[in-house]
Amino acid sequence: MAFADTFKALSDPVRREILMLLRHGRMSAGEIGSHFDMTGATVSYHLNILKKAELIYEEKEKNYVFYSMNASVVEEIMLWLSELRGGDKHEEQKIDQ
Amino acid sequence: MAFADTFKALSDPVRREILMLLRHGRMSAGEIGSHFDMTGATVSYHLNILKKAELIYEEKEKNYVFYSMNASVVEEIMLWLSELRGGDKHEEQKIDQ
DNA sequence: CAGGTATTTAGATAAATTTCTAAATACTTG
DNA sequence: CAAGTATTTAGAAATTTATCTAAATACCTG
Repeated sequence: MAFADTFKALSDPVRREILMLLRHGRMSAGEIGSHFDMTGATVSYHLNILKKAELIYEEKEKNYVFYSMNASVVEEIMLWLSELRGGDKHEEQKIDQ
Repeated sequence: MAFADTFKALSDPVRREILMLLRHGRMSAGEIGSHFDMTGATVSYHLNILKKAELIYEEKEKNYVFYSMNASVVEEIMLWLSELRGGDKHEEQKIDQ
């Protein structure tokens, strides 16, 4: 999916919290949901947005779906922000003063 | 304004493009608007969102309003993304393999 | 296969977002 | 001060987003 979808996906606090939950490893849809005060259907909706943005991926096992973070897309966003902040990403370290 | 507003502000393509325009220096509201196919009122709406997110600031001069980027808030977002990607921001450089 | 658990899909609704037009501000300059 | 230029504000409309309930899938296990 497109770059723009990644930003859109990151714009919601629930989705950012989901990513934070996945920081240290995969988690089933149900376990992710148990961290929020909303229905499983709504959590599934958010997971789908993160998945389409390729910020997470899923692995089906038994009757569970496990989700994991995809760090490489996070890198892309950081790259865009680097460009914004300082111009070229290969720029020399900027010395203050 | 809050951190969450920054992500929200970055989620719109028009606003990201405005930031890119401001990368190399300030620009008046009118000049920013001339880069888009939308009314000045709509551009003003987007500028306001960026301003509330503290991604830009304004300087009024004569009957112009000049906008500039605020790089420090971009840094904050990058920090959040670093945490997401790798855990602690002071983590050692990760060696592949 | 029947019943149970986990998750997603569909459809509806409320709220938020983006955009426009028209009007209002604000400042400048003759 | 009057007229002009630049920008913002207000109000309305269209679209998108986030959420719920209910139903559908999917898979597992006795």
